[in-house]
Amino acid sequence: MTTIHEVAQYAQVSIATVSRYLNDTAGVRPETGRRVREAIAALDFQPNQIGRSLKTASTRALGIVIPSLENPVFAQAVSGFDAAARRRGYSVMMTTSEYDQHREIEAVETLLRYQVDGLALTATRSDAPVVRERLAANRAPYTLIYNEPTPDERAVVTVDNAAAAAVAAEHLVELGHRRLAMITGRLAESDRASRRRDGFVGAIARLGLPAPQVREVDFSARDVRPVLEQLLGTPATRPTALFCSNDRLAIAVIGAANRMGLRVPRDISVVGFDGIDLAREFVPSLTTVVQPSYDIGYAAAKAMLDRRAGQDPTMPVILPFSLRIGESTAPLGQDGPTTPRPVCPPQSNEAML
Amino acid sequence: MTTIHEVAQYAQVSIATVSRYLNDTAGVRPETGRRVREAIAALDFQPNQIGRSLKTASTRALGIVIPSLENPVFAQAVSGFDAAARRRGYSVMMTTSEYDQHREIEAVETLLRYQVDGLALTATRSDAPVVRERLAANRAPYTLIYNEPTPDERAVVTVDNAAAAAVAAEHLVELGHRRLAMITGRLAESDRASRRRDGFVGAIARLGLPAPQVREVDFSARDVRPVLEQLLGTPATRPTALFCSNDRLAIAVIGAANRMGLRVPRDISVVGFDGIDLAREFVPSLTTVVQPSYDIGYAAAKAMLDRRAGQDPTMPVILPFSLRIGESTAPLGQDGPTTPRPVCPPQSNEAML
DNA sequence: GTGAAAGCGCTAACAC
DNA sequence: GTGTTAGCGCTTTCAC
Repeated sequence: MTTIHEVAQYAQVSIATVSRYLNDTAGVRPETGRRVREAIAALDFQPNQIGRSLKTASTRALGIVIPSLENPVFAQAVSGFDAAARRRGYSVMMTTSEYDQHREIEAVETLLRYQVDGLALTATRSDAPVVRERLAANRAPYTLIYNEPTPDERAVVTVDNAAAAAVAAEHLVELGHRRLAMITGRLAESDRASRRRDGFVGAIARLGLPAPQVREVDFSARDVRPVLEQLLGTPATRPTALFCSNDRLAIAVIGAANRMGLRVPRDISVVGFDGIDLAREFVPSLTTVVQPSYDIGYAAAKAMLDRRAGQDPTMPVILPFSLRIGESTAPLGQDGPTTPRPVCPPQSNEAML
Repeated sequence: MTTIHEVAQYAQVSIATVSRYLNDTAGVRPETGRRVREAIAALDFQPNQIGRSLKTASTRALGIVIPSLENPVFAQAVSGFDAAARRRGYSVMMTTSEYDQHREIEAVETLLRYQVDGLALTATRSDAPVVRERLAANRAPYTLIYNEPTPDERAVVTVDNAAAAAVAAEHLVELGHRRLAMITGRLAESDRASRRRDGFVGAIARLGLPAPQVREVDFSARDVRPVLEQLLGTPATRPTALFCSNDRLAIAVIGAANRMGLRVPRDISVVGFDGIDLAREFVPSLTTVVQPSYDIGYAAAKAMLDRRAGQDPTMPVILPFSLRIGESTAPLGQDGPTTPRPVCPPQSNEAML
């Protein structure tokens, strides 16, 4: 590896001058600059960021810990995070926690050992104290993403999950549905899911309708069919519309319904949550609450970088969601759009709230 | 930040002893070890990886550059890469090139500046010399992932794209289709797509059938409808089956077909490439050539880490693909599985080749 | 078994 | 405008 020392030697200057040239601090005489430039080119020199980091106590790297990359929601968030970091000349270290609390702590500690200048994290539950202590004790700014803001927590970028779930409920009720139900991932493992449940149940109560049944399924459940059969088993209490705590679940539910001989939305309406891209292309296209995942990642990186620059005090950032109306919901007793479907792009259905 | 120095002071030992304790090199007397352990706990000390890296010339970090995280294929590869790295105590730095050659080079240079101990990259085209030079000039091992092996390139983890595309062609022909076509992303921007085209066209030629039409679409094409209309416009030459160079495209194509009033597979069969998870849940579920994306990422990290350990010389790693038969393909003139669909899990249709 | 000291590659005072 | 030098946090000889 070529070092700054060799460059200095080749260019017949001191290493300080090379450093000044590289960082554009203090004036380097044009002629000297040229010699340094030639030396760098000749030796194919790239400054060692490790040496630089040790001295400056800044790695110009940001860390991000998410539950999983297999969920497009988080992949998109990382995408936005990377874009925002890159824009300001930062790099990103990333790892996944696999929805495991131990792994989550371990991941945070690892990234902190690498001296990242900021750290974004989707905690299993934002009220779990362990991780937050680790984070708070550290010099680096951190931001919780997707997590529910807690009263004492000011560093968080998310959407209002309760309000968003309420909108899903209202949409279904407007379509005439009265018996609703929710299928959700494990509530204990996700404060987001809990809040969505609360918002959904609360909205239905406010509308004076009977409380919805809520069914938890394992997050990785490949087969939601048993849950669905149980839910739809009793004709008297059979729901006519389902709210799913995320899009993957909603898609799995529609698939299972199909295999059970049910048609969506004719026999049952389904609403998802997340707004993943592919859900648009589904048949039927999914009605879903869209959260701006790319923006969440982007805002998290931006917030931490701004904070470093000492701009303003930390505040929770609550990003807007929207309801994207697709073909998986229809008025009670109707079969939704007929085939062939409308030609208009589904985007135009998007309603900003 | 607490340093090793403070720990040493607190424990009344030298920093060398603390270092020995941390790295478990040389024997530290149990009693001394206890004091150090207490000091570490009391001060909440975490070793600074930057200092460590500078001294040892190893960051214990791996880098990965992929075109985009929005494509589940690459997200899964990163997931596997992260898992393999983590297993051996390595961390990962990640960034995306957004299918841009300049950005690709920049990304590689950035990660190299961070002194990553290995670098995985999906190059736009593996035969583009620029990046490979950069990589070859460096001390760190690298691996191309997804890219087509070139004669002189030994560090690559991928599948046999040509053979895989041929299997797609054979599947369609077996079903009785004779007029085939392919819709692909920009060939100039992806050596994978080029190879798949070659494999598809070649297989059809070998089978003695008329050459398929091949249409390129922009990678980000939200609307493939015009292409589809053009392709299906002439009844005499109208293909009865389509091969798409990736699953997202295939899904978009099925969506567009639906909106045009066509039914898949009744009116036209569609085969994808990639094997993304959600494609299973689609209605109709997608017939697709599955590449083991997680394994590709995993193998890439593992290969570089093994190589560091000086095990064996670099060899191209060609991972097996498989054809997953879904509901989007059917015998010519038939409407595929009837509704309701079979109850058996789609996994059981998977044929290992 | 433990300590003293050199030095990894770089930046930033401080001299001149 | 440029050189000299100290030192960031750590590991690793080399002594003892």
